[in-house]
Amino acid sequence: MAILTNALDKLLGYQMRRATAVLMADFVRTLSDFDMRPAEVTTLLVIAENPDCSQSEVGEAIAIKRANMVPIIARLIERGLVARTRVDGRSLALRVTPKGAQQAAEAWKRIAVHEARFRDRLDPAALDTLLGALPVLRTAVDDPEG
Amino acid sequence: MAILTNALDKLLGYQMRRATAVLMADFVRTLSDFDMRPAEVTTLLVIAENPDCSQSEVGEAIAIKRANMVPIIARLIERGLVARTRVDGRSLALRVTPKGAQQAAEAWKRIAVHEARFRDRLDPAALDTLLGALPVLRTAVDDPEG
DNA sequence: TATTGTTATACTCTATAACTATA
DNA sequence: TATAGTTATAGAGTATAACAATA
Repeated sequence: MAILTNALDKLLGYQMRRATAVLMADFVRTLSDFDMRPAEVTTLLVIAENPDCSQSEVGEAIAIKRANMVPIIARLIERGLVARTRVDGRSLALRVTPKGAQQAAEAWKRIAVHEARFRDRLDPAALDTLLGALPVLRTAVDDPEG
Repeated sequence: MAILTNALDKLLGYQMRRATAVLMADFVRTLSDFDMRPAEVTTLLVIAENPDCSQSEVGEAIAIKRANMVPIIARLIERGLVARTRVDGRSLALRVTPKGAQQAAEAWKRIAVHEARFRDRLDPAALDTLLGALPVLRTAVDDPEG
Protein backbone atom coordinates (compact mmCIF):
# COMPACT_ATOMS: atom_id res chain seq x y z
CA MET A 1 0.00 0.00 0.00
CA ALA A 2 1.34 3.41 -0.98
CA ILE A 3 2.09 5.94 1.74
CA LEU A 4 0.24 9.18 1.12
CA THR A 5 1.40 12.71 1.79
CA ASN A 6 -0.55 14.58 4.43
CA ALA A 7 -0.19 18.34 4.67
CA LEU A 8 -2.26 18.25 7.85
CA ASP A 9 0.87 17.03 9.60
CA LYS A 10 2.01 20.65 9.75
CA LEU A 11 -1.00 21.67 11.80
CA LEU A 12 -0.90 22.08 15.55
CA GLY A 13 -4.54 21.11 15.95
CA TYR A 14 -4.15 17.97 13.88
CA GLN A 15 -0.99 16.88 15.68
CA MET A 16 -2.65 17.48 19.03
CA ARG A 17 -5.56 15.32 17.99
CA ARG A 18 -3.39 12.48 16.70
CA ALA A 19 -1.08 12.46 19.70
CA THR A 20 -3.97 12.65 22.16
CA ALA A 21 -5.63 9.71 20.43
CA VAL A 22 -2.51 7.62 21.03
CA LEU A 23 -2.29 8.79 24.64
CA MET A 24 -5.95 7.99 25.26
CA ALA A 25 -5.77 4.59 23.61
CA ASP A 26 -2.84 3.73 25.88
CA PHE A 27 -4.74 5.01 28.90
CA VAL A 28 -7.74 2.87 28.02
CA ARG A 29 -5.41 -0.10 27.67
CA THR A 30 -3.97 0.77 31.07
CA LEU A 31 -7.49 0.52 32.48
CA SER A 32 -8.51 -2.56 30.53
CA ASP A 33 -8.64 -4.92 33.53
CA PHE A 34 -9.70 -2.17 35.90
CA ASP A 35 -13.33 -1.81 34.86
CA MET A 36 -13.30 1.98 34.87
CA ARG A 37 -13.65 4.38 32.00
CA PRO A 38 -11.39 7.41 31.74
CA ALA A 39 -14.14 9.84 32.75
CA GLU A 40 -14.95 7.71 35.79
CA VAL A 41 -11.32 7.61 36.90
CA THR A 42 -11.01 11.37 36.53
CA THR A 43 -14.18 11.91 38.50
CA LEU A 44 -13.15 9.52 41.27
CA LEU A 45 -9.74 11.17 41.69
CA VAL A 46 -11.18 14.67 41.93
CA ILE A 47 -13.75 13.58 44.51
CA ALA A 48 -11.01 11.83 46.51
CA GLU A 49 -9.06 15.05 46.50
CA ASN A 50 -12.03 17.25 47.41
CA PRO A 51 -14.21 15.59 50.06
CA ASP A 52 -17.77 16.94 50.24
CA CYS A 53 -17.64 18.61 46.87
CA SER A 54 -20.79 18.83 44.78
CA GLN A 55 -21.49 17.16 41.47
CA SER A 56 -21.48 20.51 39.69
CA GLU A 57 -18.13 21.44 41.18
CA VAL A 58 -16.56 18.22 39.94
CA GLY A 59 -18.01 18.80 36.50
CA GLU A 60 -16.61 22.31 36.48
CA ALA A 61 -13.16 21.08 37.54
CA ILE A 62 -12.89 18.45 34.83
CA ALA A 63 -14.96 20.12 32.10
CA ILE A 64 -17.82 17.65 32.04
CA LYS A 65 -21.30 19.09 31.83
CA ARG A 66 -23.77 18.59 34.67
CA ALA A 67 -26.02 16.44 32.54
CA ASN A 68 -23.15 14.14 31.66
CA MET A 69 -21.99 13.84 35.26
CA VAL A 70 -25.19 12.07 36.25
CA PRO A 71 -24.47 8.59 34.84
CA ILE A 72 -20.80 8.82 35.89
CA ILE A 73 -21.67 9.53 39.53
CA ALA A 74 -24.44 6.94 39.41
CA ARG A 75 -21.99 4.26 38.37
CA LEU A 76 -19.41 5.23 41.00
CA ILE A 77 -22.10 5.02 43.69
CA GLU A 78 -23.47 1.77 42.32
CA ARG A 79 -19.97 0.27 42.57
CA GLY A 80 -19.58 1.49 46.14
CA LEU A 81 -16.69 3.82 45.34
CA VAL A 82 -18.47 7.08 46.15
CA ALA A 83 -21.13 8.01 48.69
CA ARG A 84 -23.24 11.10 48.84
CA THR A 85 -25.06 12.90 51.58
CA ARG A 86 -27.59 15.64 51.14
CA VAL A 87 -26.38 19.14 51.97
CA ASP A 88 -29.56 21.02 51.30
CA GLY A 89 -32.57 20.35 49.15
CA ARG A 90 -30.68 20.58 45.90
CA SER A 91 -27.01 19.89 46.67
CA LEU A 92 -25.27 16.62 47.40
CA ALA A 93 -21.87 16.26 49.07
CA LEU A 94 -19.67 13.62 47.47
CA ARG A 95 -17.00 11.56 49.21
CA VAL A 96 -15.05 8.48 48.28
CA THR A 97 -15.72 5.39 50.36
CA PRO A 98 -12.79 3.38 51.78
CA LYS A 99 -13.14 1.12 48.75
CA GLY A 100 -13.13 4.21 46.54
CA ALA A 101 -9.97 5.51 48.21
CA GLN A 102 -8.29 2.18 47.54
CA GLN A 103 -9.43 2.27 43.92
CA ALA A 104 -8.12 5.82 43.60
CA ALA A 105 -4.72 4.76 44.92
CA GLU A 106 -4.57 1.93 42.40
CA ALA A 107 -5.61 4.32 39.64
CA TRP A 108 -2.75 6.66 40.52
CA LYS A 109 -0.30 3.76 40.28
CA ARG A 110 -1.50 2.87 36.82
CA ILE A 111 -1.50 6.48 35.73
CA ALA A 112 2.13 6.81 36.83
CA VAL A 113 3.17 3.91 34.59
CA HIS A 114 1.15 5.23 31.67
CA GLU A 115 2.52 8.75 32.10
CA ALA A 116 6.12 7.59 32.29
CA ARG A 117 5.74 5.80 28.97
CA PHE A 118 5.23 9.17 27.27
CA ARG A 119 7.29 11.51 29.44
CA ASP A 120 10.32 9.29 28.90
CA ARG A 121 10.19 10.04 25.20
CA LEU A 122 10.79 13.75 25.72
CA ASP A 123 13.83 15.53 27.06
CA PRO A 124 13.10 17.43 30.28
CA ALA A 125 13.17 20.85 28.64
CA ALA A 126 10.68 19.82 25.97
CA LEU A 127 8.44 18.27 28.60
CA ASP A 128 8.49 21.48 30.62
CA THR A 129 7.69 23.52 27.53
CA LEU A 130 4.83 21.18 26.73
CA LEU A 131 3.35 21.28 30.21
CA GLY A 132 3.59 25.04 30.14
CA ALA A 133 2.11 25.46 26.69
CA LEU A 134 -0.91 23.18 27.00
CA PRO A 135 -2.79 25.27 29.59
CA VAL A 136 -2.00 28.34 27.52
CA LEU A 137 -3.67 26.79 24.48
CA ARG A 138 -6.84 26.40 26.51
CA THR A 139 -6.99 30.14 27.03
CA ALA A 140 -6.96 30.89 23.32
CA VAL A 141 -10.73 30.85 23.16
CA ASP A 142 -13.22 32.78 25.25
CA ASP A 143 -15.29 30.61 27.52
CA PRO A 144 -13.65 27.49 26.14
CA GLU A 145 -15.90 25.00 27.85
CA GLY A 146 -19.30 26.10 28.72
CA MET B 1 -19.39 27.58 43.67
CA ALA B 2 -16.07 26.56 45.21
CA ILE B 3 -13.10 25.90 42.93
CA LEU B 4 -11.70 22.45 43.50
CA THR B 5 -8.09 21.33 43.42
CA ASN B 6 -7.20 18.92 40.65
CA ALA B 7 -3.96 16.99 40.87
CA LEU B 8 -4.59 15.69 37.35
CA ASP B 9 -3.43 19.10 36.13
CA LYS B 10 0.13 17.87 36.57
CA LEU B 11 -0.37 15.06 34.08
CA LEU B 12 0.74 15.26 30.47
CA GLY B 13 -2.05 12.98 29.30
CA TYR B 14 -4.73 14.95 31.08
CA GLN B 15 -3.44 18.29 29.82
CA MET B 16 -3.26 16.94 26.29
CA ARG B 17 -6.85 15.81 26.53
CA ARG B 18 -8.12 19.10 27.94
CA ALA B 19 -6.24 21.25 25.45
CA THR B 20 -7.28 19.08 22.51
CA ALA B 21 -10.90 19.33 23.58
CA VAL B 22 -10.67 23.12 23.40
CA LEU B 23 -8.89 22.95 20.02
CA MET B 24 -11.51 20.58 18.64
CA ALA B 25 -14.44 22.59 19.96
CA ASP B 26 -13.02 25.64 18.22
CA PHE B 27 -12.49 23.68 15.03
CA VAL B 28 -16.08 22.47 15.09
CA ARG B 29 -17.20 26.07 15.60
CA THR B 30 -15.01 27.02 12.64
CA LEU B 31 -16.95 24.49 10.56
CA SER B 32 -20.36 25.35 11.99
CA ASP B 33 -21.75 26.93 8.79
CA PHE B 34 -19.69 24.70 6.52
CA ASP B 35 -21.69 21.48 6.89
CA MET B 36 -18.64 19.26 7.24
CA ARG B 37 -17.48 17.28 10.23
CA PRO B 38 -13.81 17.22 11.22
CA ALA B 39 -13.28 13.68 9.94
CA GLU B 40 -14.85 14.61 6.60
CA VAL B 41 -12.63 17.66 6.21
CA THR B 42 -9.53 15.64 6.99
CA THR B 43 -10.52 12.98 4.50
CA LEU B 44 -11.31 15.49 1.77
CA LEU B 45 -7.98 17.27 2.18
CA VAL B 46 -5.95 14.07 2.00
CA ILE B 47 -7.80 12.92 -1.12
CA ALA B 48 -7.26 16.35 -2.71
CA GLU B 49 -3.56 15.99 -2.02
CA ASN B 50 -3.32 12.38 -3.28
CA PRO B 51 -5.39 11.89 -6.43
CA ASP B 52 -6.32 8.28 -7.17
CA CYS B 53 -5.55 7.08 -3.69
CA SER B 54 -7.58 4.23 -2.24
CA GLN B 55 -9.94 4.33 0.70
CA SER B 56 -7.62 2.17 2.77
CA GLU B 57 -4.68 4.42 2.05
CA VAL B 58 -6.59 7.48 3.25
CA GLY B 59 -7.61 5.62 6.39
CA GLU B 60 -4.01 4.65 7.02
CA ALA B 61 -2.82 8.24 6.54
CA ILE B 62 -5.29 9.75 8.99
CA ALA B 63 -5.66 6.82 11.40
CA ILE B 64 -9.28 6.03 10.68
CA LYS B 65 -10.16 2.38 10.37
CA ARG B 66 -11.43 0.99 7.06
CA ALA B 67 -14.84 0.28 8.50
CA ASN B 68 -15.19 3.84 9.69
CA MET B 69 -14.08 5.29 6.36
CA VAL B 70 -17.14 3.91 4.61
CA PRO B 71 -19.77 6.41 5.78
CA ILE B 72 -17.29 9.29 5.48
CA ILE B 73 -16.52 8.54 1.84
CA ALA B 74 -20.18 7.85 1.16
CA ARG B 75 -21.13 11.29 2.40
CA LEU B 76 -18.38 13.04 0.42
CA ILE B 77 -19.56 11.28 -2.74
CA GLU B 78 -23.20 11.99 -2.00
CA ARG B 79 -22.35 15.68 -1.72
CA GLY B 80 -20.46 15.62 -5.00
CA LEU B 81 -17.11 16.46 -3.43
CA VAL B 82 -15.38 13.18 -4.25
CA ALA B 83 -15.66 10.75 -7.16
CA ARG B 84 -14.36 7.25 -7.43
CA THR B 85 -13.45 5.00 -10.29
CA ARG B 86 -12.80 1.31 -10.09
CA VAL B 87 -9.17 0.28 -10.33
CA ASP B 88 -9.68 -3.46 -10.15
CA GLY B 89 -12.32 -5.66 -8.67
CA ARG B 90 -11.66 -4.61 -5.12
CA SER B 91 -9.95 -1.21 -5.21
CA LEU B 92 -11.41 2.21 -5.89
CA ALA B 93 -9.44 5.29 -6.90
CA LEU B 94 -10.58 8.47 -5.16
CA ARG B 95 -10.36 11.98 -6.53
CA VAL B 96 -11.89 15.27 -5.55
CA THR B 97 -14.35 16.79 -8.01
CA PRO B 98 -13.99 20.46 -9.03
CA LYS B 99 -16.57 21.23 -6.36
CA GLY B 100 -14.54 19.19 -3.90
CA ALA B 101 -11.38 21.10 -4.79
CA GLN B 102 -13.20 24.34 -4.15
CA GLN B 103 -14.47 23.04 -0.81
CA ALA B 104 -10.95 21.93 0.11
CA ALA B 105 -9.60 25.40 -0.65
CA GLU B 106 -12.25 26.96 1.56
CA ALA B 107 -11.47 24.43 4.31
CA TRP B 108 -7.80 25.42 4.22
CA LYS B 109 -8.76 29.07 4.64
CA ARG B 110 -10.82 28.30 7.70
CA ILE B 111 -8.15 26.04 9.13
CA ALA B 112 -5.60 28.84 8.79
CA VAL B 113 -7.75 31.18 10.88
CA HIS B 114 -8.42 28.51 13.47
CA GLU B 115 -4.75 27.53 13.67
CA ALA B 116 -3.58 31.12 14.07
CA ARG B 117 -5.86 31.56 17.06
CA PHE B 118 -3.78 28.98 18.94
CA ARG B 119 -0.34 29.43 17.46
CA ASP B 120 -0.47 33.12 18.34
CA ARG B 121 -0.66 32.21 22.01
CA LEU B 122 2.74 30.54 22.00
CA ASP B 123 6.14 32.04 21.45
CA PRO B 124 7.88 30.63 18.35
CA ALA B 125 10.33 28.50 20.31
CA ALA B 126 7.57 26.86 22.33
CA LEU B 127 5.55 26.25 19.18
CA ASP B 128 8.53 24.56 17.53
CA THR B 129 9.11 22.41 20.58
CA LEU B 130 5.45 21.45 20.60
CA LEU B 131 5.34 20.55 16.92
CA GLY B 132 8.47 18.50 17.39
CA ALA B 133 7.29 16.74 20.52
CA LEU B 134 3.80 15.72 19.41
CA PRO B 135 4.89 13.22 16.71
CA VAL B 136 7.41 11.82 19.20
CA LEU B 137 4.62 11.11 21.68
CA ARG B 138 2.89 9.02 19.04
CA THR B 139 5.90 6.74 18.87
CA ALA B 140 5.79 5.95 22.59
CA VAL B 141 3.58 2.94 22.02
CA ASP B 142 4.10 0.01 19.67
CA ASP B 143 1.65 -0.08 16.81
CA PRO B 144 -0.17 2.91 18.22
CA GLU B 145 -3.09 2.76 15.83
CA GLY B 146 -3.60 -0.40 14.11
C1' DT C 1 -34.50 34.32 39.50
C1' DA C 2 -30.62 31.43 39.52
C1' DT C 3 -28.84 26.93 40.77
C1' DT C 4 -28.61 21.63 41.37
C1' DG C 5 -29.57 17.61 39.77
C1' DT C 6 -32.08 15.07 36.45
C1' DT C 7 -34.17 13.03 32.06
C1' DA C 8 -34.25 12.38 27.32
C1' DT C 9 -32.08 12.57 23.18
C1' DA C 10 -28.89 13.12 19.39
C1' DC C 11 -24.35 13.37 17.33
C1' DT C 12 -19.40 12.25 16.48
C1' DC C 13 -15.84 9.30 16.70
C1' DT C 14 -14.10 4.81 17.62
C1' DA C 15 -13.83 -0.45 17.97
C1' DT C 16 -14.75 -5.27 16.66
C1' DA C 17 -16.39 -9.10 14.15
C1' DA C 18 -17.88 -11.07 10.17
C1' DC C 19 -19.02 -11.04 5.39
C1' DT C 20 -18.08 -10.48 -0.10
C1' DA C 21 -15.37 -10.43 -3.87
C1' DT C 22 -11.39 -10.14 -5.61
C1' DA C 23 -5.99 -10.65 -6.04
C1' DT D 1 -4.23 -16.50 1.81
C1' DA D 2 -4.29 -11.75 2.12
C1' DT D 3 -6.54 -7.45 0.78
C1' DA D 4 -10.41 -3.73 -0.19
C1' DG D 5 -14.54 -2.52 0.86
C1' DT D 6 -18.66 -3.28 3.37
C1' DT D 7 -22.28 -4.15 7.06
C1' DA D 8 -23.82 -4.27 11.61
C1' DT D 9 -23.29 -3.08 16.11
C1' DA D 10 -21.60 -1.37 20.41
C1' DG D 11 -19.31 1.86 23.35
C1' DA D 12 -17.53 6.37 25.06
C1' DG D 13 -17.80 11.10 25.18
C1' DT D 14 -20.19 15.28 24.31
C1' DA D 15 -24.13 18.66 23.35
C1' DT D 16 -28.74 20.71 24.00
C1' DA D 17 -33.25 21.48 25.80
C1' DA D 18 -36.39 21.11 29.27
C1' DC D 19 -38.03 19.97 33.87
C1' DA D 20 -38.57 19.73 39.21
C1' DA D 21 -37.12 21.11 43.49
C1' DT D 22 -34.88 24.38 46.02
C1' DA D 23 -32.15 28.60 47.28
